[in-house]
Amino acid sequence: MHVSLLDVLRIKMEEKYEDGVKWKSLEHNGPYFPPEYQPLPDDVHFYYDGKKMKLSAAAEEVALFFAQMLDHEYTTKKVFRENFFKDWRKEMSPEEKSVIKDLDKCDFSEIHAMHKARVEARKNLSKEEKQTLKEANQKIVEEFGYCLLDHHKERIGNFKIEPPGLFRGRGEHPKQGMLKKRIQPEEVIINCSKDARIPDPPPGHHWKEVRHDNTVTWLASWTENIQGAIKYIMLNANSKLKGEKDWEKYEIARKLKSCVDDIRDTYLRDLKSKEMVTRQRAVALYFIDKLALRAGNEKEEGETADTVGCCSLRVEHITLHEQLDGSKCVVEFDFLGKDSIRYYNKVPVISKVFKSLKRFMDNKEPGDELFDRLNTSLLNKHLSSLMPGLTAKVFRTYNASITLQQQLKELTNKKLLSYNRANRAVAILCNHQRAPPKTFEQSMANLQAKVSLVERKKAAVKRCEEQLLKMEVQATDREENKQIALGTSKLNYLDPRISVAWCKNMDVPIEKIYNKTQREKFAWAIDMTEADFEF
DNA sequence: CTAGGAACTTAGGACCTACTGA
DNA sequence: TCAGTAGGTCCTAAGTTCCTAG
Repeated sequence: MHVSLLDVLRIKMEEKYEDGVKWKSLEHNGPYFPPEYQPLPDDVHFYYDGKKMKLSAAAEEVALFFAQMLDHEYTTKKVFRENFFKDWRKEMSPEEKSVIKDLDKCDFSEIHAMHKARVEARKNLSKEEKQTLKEANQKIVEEFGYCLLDHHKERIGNFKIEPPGLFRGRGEHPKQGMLKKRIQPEEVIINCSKDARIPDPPPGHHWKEVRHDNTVTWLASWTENIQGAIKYIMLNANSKLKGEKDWEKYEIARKLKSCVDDIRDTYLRDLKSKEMVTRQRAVALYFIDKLALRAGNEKEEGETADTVGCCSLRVEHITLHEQLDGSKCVVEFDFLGKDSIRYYNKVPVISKVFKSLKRFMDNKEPGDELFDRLNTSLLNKHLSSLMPGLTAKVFRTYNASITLQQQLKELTNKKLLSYNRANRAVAILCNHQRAPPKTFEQSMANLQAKVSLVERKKAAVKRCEEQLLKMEVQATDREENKQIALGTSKLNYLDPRISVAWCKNMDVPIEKIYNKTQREKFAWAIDMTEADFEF
């Protein structure tokens, strides 16, 4: 009987718990709430239209949020200011509301100066004061930062309720500047096991609900007021639960490795389909596979910044070039992706893809969807029929990891610059001998003499050279890294076992590759990986 | 099917700290 | 000794995916 990796996975998970159950027992102390608002000292004033004005606590708190951000460029943005002012007015008393009608007439400068002074003062605290502060923080971590999951003590990822403030968002976010409200215990749902001690709400308060749902991994949740999204308190990445999930993710990506050729054949064949949906799906898949684009869910207009992924690409985001820079069939991409990060790329594609794209763009406006018959759910449904567990994002994981493995193999060859040593080893093995040259003894002695003469200067030169080399490497590294964030891929896409195996093979200490946090997160991989691991 | 909700992963930026090189 | 930087941590926004109700 053939047992696939995924079957093994499923068996392993089932072994633990039946269907969807994530834990048997869960106990914790609830979330940590940010401190109450402290009103401004009496000598710090807000002015409206040049006149001193004492604000109510609620309005003052929001004014402080704005004053704190005054050095940031976005407090000058129209959308930000309008959203802020609208929300601020909601916090004002009727009297305040009747007076404060124009943000331009508001003078926050004293509040701003006070804030800057506070930041400065914090920076200038003595060593002892800083230590005291640190210990106080440590105390909070000890009390709220851990939970007991199936009787194992685990670190919680984000045990703090998000403090109130002004929403920024990324890119041209239509909701920037809106007030992100303070969360009360009455809005928080606690999740723990039935037999666990229910965490105490802050004095005088109660929880919204205490539930005992062991099919989810979160410990507490609340609904945030900007997008109406639910926020969760969950475990740290170094926890068993998260680690197993991570391992599972990479196993699915490895499974893709075994069938990616078939899948590629399939979508290349689908490019010729008479069905429009199928052709669009094939082109989208081609992009996702070749360019590691994200799936691209549709988003509600006006709720978020205008960003796209593969399925939500619009005609305006690509330009077709029959001929560009000596290549045929070039697609020029220019769009804002996740976090409003620009994706710009010129890619030669196969002619079938190129022709299909032309068709998709026929009779469309720039603002129209490129893949008008396609969405992520259709795409993922198709993918899961090709391989269980396969979704669009698996391609990113797979392509990232396989690329690392290939690159490491190539670099490895170069690194074994001791080609000559290898050659010699082979020669010894094969007994390829020769008689020592007659002049060997003398020439060696000569050399030795010269060596001791030049030694000193050489050492100096060597030091300089080493410095130079180091600087050159640094410069290259920095230049290449200018716009590249290595952390994200390391943390989310690269199967850690590739790196662990490489370290073992190359005799590189794992600390050179992973910092403490990363070692904790990837503890599962460090433990289980042999040098011969193949992704 | 479609929309919206829920749960979870992925992501960049702010801030903090330890190190380094002048 | 001190400023500047690199790297780590924290924070939470912004994605993906799955599920459910109509």
